[in-house]
Amino acid sequence: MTDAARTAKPRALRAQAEPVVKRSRIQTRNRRRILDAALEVFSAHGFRGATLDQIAAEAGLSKPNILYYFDGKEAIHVTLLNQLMETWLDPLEQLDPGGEPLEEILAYVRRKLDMAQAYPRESRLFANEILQGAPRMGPHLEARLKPLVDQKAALIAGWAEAGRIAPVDPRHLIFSIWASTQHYADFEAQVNVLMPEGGVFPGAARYLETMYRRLLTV
Amino acid sequence: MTDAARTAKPRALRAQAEPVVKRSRIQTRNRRRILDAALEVFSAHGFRGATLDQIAAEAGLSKPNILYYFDGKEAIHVTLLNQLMETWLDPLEQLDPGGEPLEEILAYVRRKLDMAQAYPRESRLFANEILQGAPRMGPHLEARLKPLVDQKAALIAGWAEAGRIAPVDPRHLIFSIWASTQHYADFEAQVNVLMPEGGVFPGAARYLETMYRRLLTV
DNA sequence: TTGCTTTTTTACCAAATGGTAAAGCGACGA
DNA sequence: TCGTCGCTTTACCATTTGGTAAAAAAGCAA
Repeated sequence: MTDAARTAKPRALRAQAEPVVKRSRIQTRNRRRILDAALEVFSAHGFRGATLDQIAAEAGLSKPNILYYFDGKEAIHVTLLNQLMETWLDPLEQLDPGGEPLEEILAYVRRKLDMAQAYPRESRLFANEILQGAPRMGPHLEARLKPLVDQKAALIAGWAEAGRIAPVDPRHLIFSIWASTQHYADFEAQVNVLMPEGGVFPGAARYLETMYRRLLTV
Repeated sequence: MTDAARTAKPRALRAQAEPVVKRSRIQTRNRRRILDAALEVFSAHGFRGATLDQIAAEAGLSKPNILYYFDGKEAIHVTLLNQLMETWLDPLEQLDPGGEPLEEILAYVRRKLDMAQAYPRESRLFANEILQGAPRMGPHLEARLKPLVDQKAALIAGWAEAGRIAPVDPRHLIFSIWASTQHYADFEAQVNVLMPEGGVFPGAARYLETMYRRLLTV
């Protein structure tokens, strides 16, 4: 793993909106196993394409045992999505109003690309959910993502108005950063066909740095 | 690749690898209905998430009747994917070696964004397939997409070497164009949360034109 | 050890799903 | 009118799948 990828490590994943529950050592271990297995399977096949039997096999537990720890397939998926949302928001949250605008945005691009490299399964889980209309995440997007994007879009707009970066629509800028970084995780199967030589990320990092530098330099 | 192929006009969309079959009026009509219904359902739920019953309901036909026209669920999906591949390649095929480099690439971006707007279901069908590792499309990507991308990447690299556009990695440029345009179709559910005011495409077109112009202008 | 709680397994089940067999229907030529 | 060919429906079926009940086993405090 590269240095860059390591710096992308977000804060500890933590389920939110779940009441404080004391968990035994066994519970902690098995819940983690199940969630990890579920991430593997859901990200590869989507919600409906994944089966509890697959998750159970991957986790090394029996199906009824899995249902002892989670209330059902949907509960596993929702737990995963809730944890993911925090991880996903993190790089944008770090965009610092006090920093140098161009470098701040380039650092954000780098963090997003690092996440695509370090957490491709998470990226695909998210992509699957949004692709299908965000049936289990719509409210969450509204409540957590939208306020953050509104805030950071205003920050970027301020930088542009002050002439510290070239004028751009901040929201479309954010979309293009998400799209062009997550693409390497979400469309990995295609990227691998078109760039068979291993290690596409260093080239991607150089390209994206160039693109956003040329876009934003005044 | 021949010059003829490079400058060839977009051919009519046509399922390939299918033997020439005479089809009655009813067959033509019902096959079209089924494929349209399947596009709707597959693009919204993915392959495994879609059911024949849903497709049948959407098409206004009974399930056995659908299986009279296609050999099974998978055959419908494959037919759809094969047709889609031609549509998807078309905008890139139109990239003209004889044109003005910057304008050619900007026109390509515009065509891709127009496709995302006009054919969001097709975009999502494709995204679903790639996300899940292109299980039914891998060979097709290798055989049809890769040669085209290799050819066009060489063309763009030539433009850059000749100093007619700023230097860029052509493959990453193509990836970023795909990602940033298809994003508006594939992540529509998210975009709609973050930009509720109707009509995101005009703004997207302006943003992308600006971005790629600044990236590529010498 | 004893007795209690937590965890895991065994044996199921009902619904959903992809698919099939065969009868029914409708148009059309002889 | 009859037969035939192409299309559609009815009635099924085997598997898969999410989920449950309850017994068995494993921890664990005393």
